[in-house]
Amino acid sequence: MENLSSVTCRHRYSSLFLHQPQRRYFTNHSSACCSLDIKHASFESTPISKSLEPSSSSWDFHPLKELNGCTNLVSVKATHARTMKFLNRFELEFIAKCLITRYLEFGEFGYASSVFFMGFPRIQVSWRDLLEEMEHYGVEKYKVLEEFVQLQNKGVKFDGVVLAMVLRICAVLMYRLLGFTIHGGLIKRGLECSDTRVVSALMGFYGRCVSLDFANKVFDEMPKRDDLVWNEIVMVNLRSGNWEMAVRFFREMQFSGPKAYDSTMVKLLQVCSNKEGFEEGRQIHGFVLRLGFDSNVSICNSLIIMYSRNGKLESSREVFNSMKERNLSSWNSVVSSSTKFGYVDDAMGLLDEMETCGLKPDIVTWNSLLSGYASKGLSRNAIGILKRLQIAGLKPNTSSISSLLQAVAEPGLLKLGKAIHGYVIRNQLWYDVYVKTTLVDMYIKTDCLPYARIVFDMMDGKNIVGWNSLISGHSYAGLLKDAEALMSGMEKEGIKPDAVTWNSLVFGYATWGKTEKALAVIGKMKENGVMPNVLSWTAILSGCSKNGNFRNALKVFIKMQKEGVSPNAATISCLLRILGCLSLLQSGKEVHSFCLRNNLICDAYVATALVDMYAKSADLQSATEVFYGIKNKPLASWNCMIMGYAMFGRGEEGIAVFTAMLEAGMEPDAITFTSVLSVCKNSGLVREGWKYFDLMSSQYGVIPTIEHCTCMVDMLGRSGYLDEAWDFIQTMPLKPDATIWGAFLSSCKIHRDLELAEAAWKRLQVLEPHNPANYMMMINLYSNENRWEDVEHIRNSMRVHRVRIQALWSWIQIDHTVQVFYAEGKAHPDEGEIYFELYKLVSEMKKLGYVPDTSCMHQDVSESEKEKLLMGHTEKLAMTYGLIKQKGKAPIRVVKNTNICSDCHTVAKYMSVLRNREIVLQEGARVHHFRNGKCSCNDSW
DNA sequence: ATAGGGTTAG
Repeated sequence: MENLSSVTCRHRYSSLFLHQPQRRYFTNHSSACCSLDIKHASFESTPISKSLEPSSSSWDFHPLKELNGCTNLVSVKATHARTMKFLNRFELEFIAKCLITRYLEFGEFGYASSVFFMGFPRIQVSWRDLLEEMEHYGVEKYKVLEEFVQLQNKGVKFDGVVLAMVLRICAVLMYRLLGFTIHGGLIKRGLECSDTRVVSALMGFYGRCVSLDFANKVFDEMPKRDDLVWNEIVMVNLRSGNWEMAVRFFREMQFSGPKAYDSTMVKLLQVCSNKEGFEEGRQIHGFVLRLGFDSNVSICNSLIIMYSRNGKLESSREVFNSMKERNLSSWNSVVSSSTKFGYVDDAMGLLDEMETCGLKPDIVTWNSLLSGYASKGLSRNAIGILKRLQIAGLKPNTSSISSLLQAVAEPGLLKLGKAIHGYVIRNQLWYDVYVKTTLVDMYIKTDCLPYARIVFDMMDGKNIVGWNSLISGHSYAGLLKDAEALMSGMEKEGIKPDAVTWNSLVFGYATWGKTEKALAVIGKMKENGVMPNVLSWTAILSGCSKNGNFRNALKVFIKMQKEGVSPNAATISCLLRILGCLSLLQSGKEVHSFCLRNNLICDAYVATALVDMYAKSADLQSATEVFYGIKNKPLASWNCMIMGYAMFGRGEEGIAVFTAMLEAGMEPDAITFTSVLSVCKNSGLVREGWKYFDLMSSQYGVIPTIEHCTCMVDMLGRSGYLDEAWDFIQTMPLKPDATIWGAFLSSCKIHRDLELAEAAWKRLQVLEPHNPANYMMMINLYSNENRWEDVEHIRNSMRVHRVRIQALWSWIQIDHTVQVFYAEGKAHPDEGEIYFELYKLVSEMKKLGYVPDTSCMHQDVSESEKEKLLMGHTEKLAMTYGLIKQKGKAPIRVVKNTNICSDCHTVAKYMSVLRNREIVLQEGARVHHFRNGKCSCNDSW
């Protein structure tokens, strides 16, 4: 055995040197010998080349053909030997490549690497190609270096160009010591500046393994610089991430004359794709056009990607459209940029175009489309793409699976998610870290926390993304203690929480109403050197708004701005919701103008939130204007618009919007029907209400929710069909909850039906014993009948349940301040002035026939006392204040936190006549618009 | 050239 191996070993090298004058190649190294002039090196200096005179037999020999035909190692070796006799410099590169490939195929790394080292100095072969070839056969770069060292130890002397190549490998593998040794040898032999290939390799090595400054110094000291050296110094700077310096060298190069390589341009554009480099990138685009590089496909592809990464979809499309020649990469780039911007439909169009051009989409194309659908949550379309790629004979890879898992990550699709998990296992895709983390996240998002945990525990090398998925899942579910525990577990494993970890916690605390805790997490972030970003603040804003903590939310928003964090579309959407809930129209308008200035108006969420804000702030005109300005109206914007008409009780218009929406091809969802039924409810359109309630499930497949039922009960009850409402409650498919009975009770209150009211009250005492509104309605009902004992009984019951009387307030925004009028407690500083004006108004009103309506007063006091209390209603004060303070013609807008009484309604009508002013009075989800003594609700509410 | 975790309206 030993014998054999030693034979093989000897054989390995001897056969390679068989017909070659090895000494000449490797020892006798004058700089002339290793100069760039290959023709001389390979022909004149070798005796064999003398025999390369065309002979009849040599013309019949086709080394490449023969090599490719070899079926065993012996024949490869034989051909190798024959090849050396018939060296033809034009074919040498290919022969060398082919030889290496064939040797590698037979596992003969030694032969292959020797060809590799031997072939190079004399041919313009791309060393990178060959290294890739070797890598393809599993030969690692370090083995190439090992071979090199072995050859060197045997006394082989390499010329500068081979050494340059080895230096490049040293740079990639960070073999600093070997690199230094090689450099030392080069200096000793005076080869340091012998060849620009040596110089550029040195720059590359120093740039990567020592410092960029050192590489730049080598460049500065280099006496002669050709294209190669210039391109190299740009590349070295690019690789080190100093793109500014790279651009500077690139500019200098333009003035000095050398020509940029395509690859340099491509890399330069790639690096300039980052935000900071974008301006430079644009200028390089100018160079590209001037230098005629725009005919180069790869460069144009890089331009497409650069524009796409910087949010310039149109420019990227322009580059694409201007290309005369396109390859698969070009199409893939433009498809990916379309999907990235959310235009998956456009991308699908491109796919068709691509196929008509005769280009077959590859896995990358399909994956781009998959990810486009996945990020939009369009699981069906994503699965459609999966089918198409499979029909095309392709197999989904880890990237496809990641996107698919993202697409099915919603509670209803757990089965699909599990099926994909099965596919992962069957096809051994578990090794991929993206697959693992998206699996964890899929189980989190399908509310399958235990599964997520199991999958996560199975992961080896748990990464921060997996941890964060778990933490966010627990946070989201309100399991904040578990989330905190997971975070400390993660820290124990040596992984530092990042902004995402923290934001998940901020979001969890904020969503579950713990604003203080959420703010504390923000503080903790800062302590740990992680800066809270716009998402952290938006999370708190969203939490506050979900919990009705609107005024706190505004404080948070101001704090955020003080900390120098500027809002994005999501923040603004949240803020608009808050402003809408507070009916702060003035502030809402300011935010609207902010959106216009900052180009946020195109965002679908922002536009919808604006419609919603205007509707909630009772400015239907502005809501309509924004709504009709939206180009591709999302479903939610239609829903908001319909809801806006519902609030104003403008039934016909609301239904017209709904009809227009259907005509526009939109599919109504559950919320659409809540809005439509609200329209019917608030406009007394009982017949239409029934119609849409039936159509909802029969034609549109929307299953009625408790909200829809509440609308129906409210609609029937308010319109006086109390018995029908009662029957509806008895027969409805869902269990009636407190909102149902509350709506019913409120109808009983309007129609003074004590018997049915008591029936509702019986249930509400169980279902909702802490809601003061129910108690107030009962007090109202009993006091109307003068049943003061019962009133006292209810009041007692409130004490027992520790239910406080609802705080009542109204407010009005004048300029930038909000004036709040409370029913109890702090009096308004201008109270005297307000009452003076109010009584003046009342005396004028009385001349026109106004009689105070004290029916809403539930106190057992004298009539004159009742009237006095009546005049103190907060909405009256707020309206009067508006009439005094608000200049101009704009309507007076007052918001009240609870229902208004009939007397205030009447007073508002008189006010609108006497002061010739429109008044908009908002009570929760309903708006009264008073003009010339009439109200938009036609007195039915 | 494609893939993973945190925020947004009704």
